[in-house]
Amino acid sequence: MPIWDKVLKVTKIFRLYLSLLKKYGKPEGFWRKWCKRRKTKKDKEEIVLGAILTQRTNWKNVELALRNLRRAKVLSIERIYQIGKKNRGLLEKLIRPSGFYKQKAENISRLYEFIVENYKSLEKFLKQDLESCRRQLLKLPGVGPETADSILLYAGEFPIFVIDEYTRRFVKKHNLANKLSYDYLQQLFQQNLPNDVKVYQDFHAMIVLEGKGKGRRGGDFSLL
DNA sequence: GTCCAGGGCCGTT
DNA sequence: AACGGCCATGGA
Repeated sequence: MPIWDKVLKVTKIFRLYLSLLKKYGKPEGFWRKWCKRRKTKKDKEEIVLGAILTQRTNWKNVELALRNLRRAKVLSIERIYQIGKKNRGLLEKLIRPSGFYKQKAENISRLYEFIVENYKSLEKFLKQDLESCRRQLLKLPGVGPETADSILLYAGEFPIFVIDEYTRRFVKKHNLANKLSYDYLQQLFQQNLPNDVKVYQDFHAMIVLEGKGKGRRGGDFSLL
Protein backbone atom coordinates (compact mmCIF):
# COMPACT_ATOMS: atom_id res chain seq x y z
CA MET A 1 0.00 0.00 0.00
CA PRO A 2 1.19 3.54 -0.65
CA ILE A 3 2.91 5.07 2.30
CA TRP A 4 0.32 7.82 2.75
CA ASP A 5 -2.43 5.23 3.20
CA LYS A 6 -0.62 4.01 6.20
CA VAL A 7 0.00 7.49 7.45
CA LEU A 8 -3.67 8.36 7.10
CA LYS A 9 -4.68 5.22 8.96
CA VAL A 10 -2.26 6.06 11.72
CA THR A 11 -3.71 9.47 12.15
CA LYS A 12 -7.25 8.17 11.93
CA ILE A 13 -7.00 5.53 14.66
CA PHE A 14 -4.82 7.68 16.81
CA ARG A 15 -7.14 10.63 16.31
CA LEU A 16 -10.11 8.50 17.35
CA TYR A 17 -8.25 7.54 20.49
CA LEU A 18 -7.53 11.17 21.27
CA SER A 19 -11.09 12.28 20.68
CA LEU A 20 -12.39 9.53 22.96
CA LEU A 21 -9.89 10.56 25.59
CA LYS A 22 -11.16 14.10 25.33
CA LYS A 23 -14.72 12.93 25.64
CA TYR A 24 -14.30 10.56 28.55
CA GLY A 25 -11.32 11.91 30.38
CA LYS A 26 -10.27 9.07 32.61
CA PRO A 27 -12.15 6.08 31.28
CA GLU A 28 -13.47 3.46 33.62
CA GLY A 29 -13.22 -0.05 32.33
CA PHE A 30 -15.01 -2.98 33.82
CA TRP A 31 -12.54 -3.52 36.52
CA ARG A 32 -12.09 -0.04 37.76
CA LYS A 33 -15.84 0.30 37.97
CA TRP A 34 -16.26 -3.03 39.66
CA CYS A 35 -13.54 -2.30 42.18
CA LYS A 36 -15.00 1.05 42.99
CA ARG A 37 -18.37 -0.51 43.66
CA ARG A 38 -16.89 -3.33 45.71
CA LYS A 39 -14.42 -0.97 47.36
CA THR A 40 -11.64 -3.44 46.70
CA LYS A 41 -8.29 -3.14 45.11
CA LYS A 42 -7.81 -4.45 41.64
CA ASP A 43 -7.54 -8.16 42.03
CA LYS A 44 -5.76 -10.06 39.30
CA GLU A 45 -7.39 -13.31 40.13
CA GLU A 46 -10.79 -11.73 39.80
CA ILE A 47 -9.78 -10.33 36.43
CA VAL A 48 -8.88 -13.79 35.20
CA LEU A 49 -12.20 -15.18 36.40
CA GLY A 50 -14.08 -12.32 34.80
CA ALA A 51 -12.34 -12.90 31.48
CA ILE A 52 -13.85 -16.37 31.27
CA LEU A 53 -17.15 -15.64 32.96
CA THR A 54 -17.98 -12.77 30.63
CA GLN A 55 -17.81 -14.88 27.48
CA ARG A 56 -20.95 -14.26 25.43
CA THR A 57 -22.70 -13.01 28.55
CA ASN A 58 -24.10 -9.85 30.01
CA TRP A 59 -21.71 -8.25 32.48
CA LYS A 60 -24.53 -8.03 35.05
CA ASN A 61 -24.65 -11.80 35.15
CA VAL A 62 -20.90 -11.95 35.65
CA GLU A 63 -21.26 -9.64 38.63
CA LEU A 64 -23.81 -12.01 40.14
CA ALA A 65 -21.39 -14.91 39.72
CA LEU A 66 -18.48 -12.97 41.19
CA ARG A 67 -20.64 -11.93 44.11
CA ASN A 68 -21.49 -15.57 44.79
CA LEU A 69 -17.83 -16.52 44.69
CA ARG A 70 -16.90 -13.69 46.98
CA ARG A 71 -19.65 -14.52 49.43
CA ALA A 72 -18.57 -18.14 49.49
CA LYS A 73 -14.97 -16.98 49.91
CA VAL A 74 -13.71 -18.89 46.91
CA LEU A 75 -12.01 -16.08 45.02
CA SER A 76 -8.45 -17.06 45.82
CA ILE A 77 -6.56 -19.16 43.35
CA GLU A 78 -5.93 -21.93 45.86
CA ARG A 79 -9.58 -22.25 46.84
CA ILE A 80 -10.79 -22.34 43.28
CA TYR A 81 -8.14 -24.84 42.45
CA GLN A 82 -9.26 -27.10 45.29
CA ILE A 83 -12.94 -26.74 44.61
CA GLY A 84 -12.41 -27.34 40.92
CA LYS A 85 -10.77 -30.63 41.79
CA LYS A 86 -12.93 -31.79 44.65
CA ASN A 87 -16.27 -30.08 44.35
CA ARG A 88 -16.93 -29.07 40.78
CA GLY A 89 -20.67 -29.01 41.54
CA LEU A 90 -20.22 -26.17 44.01
CA LEU A 91 -18.21 -24.15 41.52
CA GLU A 92 -20.92 -24.70 38.90
CA LYS A 93 -23.59 -23.61 41.34
CA LEU A 94 -21.76 -20.42 42.29
CA ILE A 95 -21.08 -19.25 38.75
CA ARG A 96 -24.43 -20.37 37.39
CA PRO A 97 -25.76 -16.84 36.76
CA SER A 98 -23.04 -16.22 34.22
CA GLY A 99 -24.49 -18.80 31.83
CA PHE A 100 -22.80 -21.77 30.13
CA TYR A 101 -21.87 -22.60 33.66
CA LYS A 102 -20.80 -26.21 33.17
CA GLN A 103 -18.31 -25.36 30.45
CA LYS A 104 -17.07 -22.32 32.33
CA ALA A 105 -16.60 -24.27 35.55
CA GLU A 106 -14.63 -26.86 33.63
CA ASN A 107 -12.52 -24.24 31.87
CA ILE A 108 -11.83 -22.29 35.04
CA SER A 109 -10.79 -25.49 36.78
CA ARG A 110 -8.44 -26.43 33.97
CA LEU A 111 -6.91 -22.95 33.88
CA TYR A 112 -6.31 -22.84 37.61
CA GLU A 113 -4.99 -26.37 37.59
CA PHE A 114 -2.50 -25.34 34.94
CA ILE A 115 -1.36 -22.26 36.85
CA VAL A 116 -1.11 -23.84 40.28
CA GLU A 117 0.53 -27.07 39.21
CA ASN A 118 3.05 -25.45 36.88
CA TYR A 119 3.71 -22.03 38.36
CA LYS A 120 2.28 -22.05 41.86
CA SER A 121 0.87 -18.54 41.52
CA LEU A 122 -0.63 -16.27 38.90
CA GLU A 123 2.12 -13.73 39.50
CA LYS A 124 4.80 -16.24 38.66
CA PHE A 125 3.04 -17.35 35.53
CA LEU A 126 2.72 -13.75 34.38
CA LYS A 127 6.40 -13.08 35.01
CA GLN A 128 7.29 -14.76 31.72
CA ASP A 129 7.37 -12.91 28.45
CA LEU A 130 4.22 -12.02 26.57
CA GLU A 131 4.55 -14.51 23.73
CA SER A 132 5.20 -17.40 26.04
CA CYS A 133 2.24 -16.58 28.31
CA ARG A 134 -0.07 -16.11 25.36
CA ARG A 135 0.93 -19.36 23.71
CA GLN A 136 0.30 -21.30 26.90
CA LEU A 137 -3.05 -19.66 27.58
CA LEU A 138 -4.26 -20.40 24.07
CA LYS A 139 -3.64 -24.09 24.58
CA LEU A 140 -6.17 -24.23 27.41
CA PRO A 141 -9.74 -25.24 26.63
CA GLY A 142 -12.20 -22.36 26.54
CA VAL A 143 -9.43 -19.78 26.23
CA GLY A 144 -9.39 -18.21 22.79
CA PRO A 145 -7.59 -15.06 21.65
CA GLU A 146 -9.96 -12.59 23.27
CA THR A 147 -9.97 -14.27 26.67
CA ALA A 148 -6.20 -14.75 26.59
CA ASP A 149 -5.56 -11.15 25.61
CA SER A 150 -7.95 -9.79 28.25
CA ILE A 151 -6.00 -11.68 30.86
CA LEU A 152 -2.69 -10.52 29.43
CA LEU A 153 -3.67 -6.87 29.08
CA TYR A 154 -5.61 -6.36 32.30
CA ALA A 155 -4.05 -8.85 34.70
CA GLY A 156 -0.62 -9.26 33.14
CA GLU A 157 -0.33 -5.61 32.13
CA PHE A 158 1.26 -6.62 28.86
CA PRO A 159 0.85 -4.29 25.88
CA ILE A 160 -1.55 -6.35 23.78
CA PHE A 161 -4.72 -5.00 22.20
CA VAL A 162 -7.98 -6.85 22.86
CA ILE A 163 -10.36 -7.36 19.94
CA ASP A 164 -13.96 -8.02 20.84
CA GLU A 165 -17.43 -7.47 19.45
CA TYR A 166 -17.38 -3.82 20.48
CA THR A 167 -14.06 -3.29 18.78
CA ARG A 168 -15.42 -4.82 15.57
CA ARG A 169 -18.47 -2.57 15.62
CA PHE A 170 -16.18 0.38 16.21
CA VAL A 171 -14.01 -0.62 13.25
CA LYS A 172 -17.04 -0.97 10.99
CA LYS A 173 -18.55 2.28 12.15
CA HIS A 174 -15.41 4.22 11.39
CA ASN A 175 -14.43 2.24 8.31
CA LEU A 176 -11.04 1.36 9.71
CA ALA A 177 -10.74 -1.95 7.88
CA ASN A 178 -12.47 -4.38 5.58
CA LYS A 179 -11.17 -7.54 7.14
CA LEU A 180 -12.45 -8.22 10.62
CA SER A 181 -10.35 -11.21 11.59
CA TYR A 182 -8.88 -11.17 15.07
CA ASP A 183 -5.22 -11.14 14.18
CA TYR A 184 -5.58 -8.58 11.45
CA LEU A 185 -7.44 -6.11 13.65
CA GLN A 186 -5.07 -6.63 16.53
CA GLN A 187 -2.12 -5.81 14.29
CA LEU A 188 -3.95 -2.82 12.90
CA PHE A 189 -4.53 -1.27 16.31
CA GLN A 190 -1.10 -2.11 17.63
CA GLN A 191 0.70 -0.75 14.61
CA ASN A 192 -1.21 2.50 14.75
CA LEU A 193 -0.90 3.25 18.44
CA PRO A 194 1.97 3.73 20.84
CA ASN A 195 3.01 0.40 22.33
CA ASP A 196 1.70 1.19 25.78
CA VAL A 197 -0.36 -0.80 28.26
CA LYS A 198 -2.29 2.18 29.51
CA VAL A 199 -3.17 3.32 26.01
CA TYR A 200 -4.44 -0.13 25.08
CA GLN A 201 -6.42 -0.52 28.29
CA ASP A 202 -8.00 2.90 28.10
CA PHE A 203 -8.77 2.79 24.39
CA HIS A 204 -10.45 -0.56 24.72
CA ALA A 205 -12.43 0.61 27.74
CA MET A 206 -13.61 3.69 25.87
CA ILE A 207 -14.59 1.69 22.80
CA VAL A 208 -16.80 -0.37 25.09
CA LEU A 209 -18.28 2.74 26.68
CA GLU A 210 -19.13 4.08 23.22
CA GLY A 211 -20.68 0.79 22.24
CA LYS A 212 -22.71 0.50 25.40
CA GLY A 213 -24.58 3.52 24.26
CA LYS A 214 -23.48 6.23 26.61
CA GLY A 215 -24.30 9.14 24.39
CA ARG A 216 -25.32 6.79 21.62
CA ARG A 217 -28.31 7.48 19.44
CA GLY A 218 -29.96 5.07 17.05
CA GLY A 219 -27.17 2.56 17.24
CA ASP A 220 -24.43 4.98 16.26
CA PHE A 221 -21.24 5.89 17.90
CA SER A 222 -21.23 9.59 18.57
CA LEU A 223 -17.80 11.05 18.46
CA LEU A 224 -16.74 14.63 18.32
C1' DG B 1 -42.79 -15.18 25.26
C1' DT B 2 -38.71 -13.43 22.56
C1' DC B 3 -34.35 -11.47 22.13
C1' DC B 4 -29.88 -10.46 23.44
C1' DA B 5 -25.30 -10.20 25.81
C1' DG B 6 -17.55 -8.18 25.53
C1' DG B 7 -16.47 -16.52 23.07
C1' DG B 8 -14.92 -20.76 21.92
C1' DC B 9 -15.33 -25.28 20.05
C1' DC B 10 -16.58 -28.68 16.87
C1' DG B 11 -18.68 -30.29 12.84
C1' DT B 12 -19.75 -29.51 7.88
C1' DT B 13 -19.01 -27.38 3.38
C1' DA C 1 -11.10 -20.45 5.39
C1' DA C 2 -15.89 -19.69 6.42
C1' DC C 3 -20.12 -20.82 8.51
C1' DG C 4 -23.78 -22.92 11.78
C1' DG C 5 -25.15 -25.00 15.98
C1' DC C 6 -24.28 -25.40 20.60
C1' DC C 7 -23.65 -24.09 25.44
C1' DA C 8 -27.54 -21.29 29.52
C1' DT C 9 -28.56 -17.41 32.46
C1' DG C 10 -31.00 -13.03 33.80
C1' DG C 11 -32.84 -8.72 32.28
C1' DA C 12 -35.32 -5.70 28.93
